[in-house]
Amino acid sequence: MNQTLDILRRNGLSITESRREILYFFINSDGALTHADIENNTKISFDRVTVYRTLQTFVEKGIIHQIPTTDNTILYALCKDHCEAGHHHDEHVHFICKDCEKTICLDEVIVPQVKFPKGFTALQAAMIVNGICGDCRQN
Amino acid sequence: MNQTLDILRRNGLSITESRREILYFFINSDGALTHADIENNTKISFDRVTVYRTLQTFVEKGIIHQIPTTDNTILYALCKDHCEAGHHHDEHVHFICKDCEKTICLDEVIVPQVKFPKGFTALQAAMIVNGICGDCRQN
DNA sequence: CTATATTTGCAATATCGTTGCAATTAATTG
DNA sequence: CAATTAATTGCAACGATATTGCAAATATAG
Repeated sequence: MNQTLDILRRNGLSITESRREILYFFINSDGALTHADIENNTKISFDRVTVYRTLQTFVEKGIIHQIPTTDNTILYALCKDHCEAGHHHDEHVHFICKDCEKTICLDEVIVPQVKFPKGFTALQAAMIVNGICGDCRQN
Repeated sequence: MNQTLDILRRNGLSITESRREILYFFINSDGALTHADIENNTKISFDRVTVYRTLQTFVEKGIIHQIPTTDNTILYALCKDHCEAGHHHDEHVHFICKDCEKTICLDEVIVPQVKFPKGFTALQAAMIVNGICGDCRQN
């Protein structure tokens, strides 16, 4: 519980119930979360709008990051230490399990560099992989 | 125009106005398209629902593929020859230009292989890159 | 050309995301 | 610690997006 407060303070955010609760929920979840996950599963119930705004604030501060997906869901996951406000460094691969449907940040697996055609300048790269995760494989 | 008919026939789809028109629109666009692009810019106007269903059919048949994005827009782009129904092989990198906001399939740039932690089995990999495209660089 | 199967468009409905504004809550200052 | 100020929340309303059932229209097969 101190961890949540620490993160909020370190980012200059005022301590409110929704921020405490939602951040706590992220810390205690293993996969990535959708807006709906948060709206339905936090102990205290918050207004949709509050959830949206809280997520937005966290993204801006570099506390969480968005994960690209093909269906039209927006996924959010905790950033690791070296993310700063505005500048994300979440250049790790995201793994989506077809079985359990969890989205997992593979923090150890870095998105590799690739060569681009003449003229193209790359700024950010994301990689999403579909497959079966370790937990589901064993069943 | 024959090209559209060919593609539809080859995939065992009946030839209808919406399929012809929407597929033709894809063939004559350079970037990826959203549902809205199609609904607003085809010469003939189709019902929203028809556009949704046509896109869904094309994805199922492997004629077009979806592109992951961070904002919640769904992007569609033509698949290259070797896509089969159900099994997509669009393992190329997608480039999103921050200036013109076009999404371009870099067919020549293949998504590189990466090593995964023990237990993970990868089936499909996608890579999305943000940056400035060749056309915008020159301005 | 007719019968059958497929596809389309409309209507209704559900979900998703955003904005303005008043009420509440957190932080600041004396 | 009380009072002021600043920030955040929830509500209401709205617009955009997506899905489903069903009847009418269209395509294909014979």
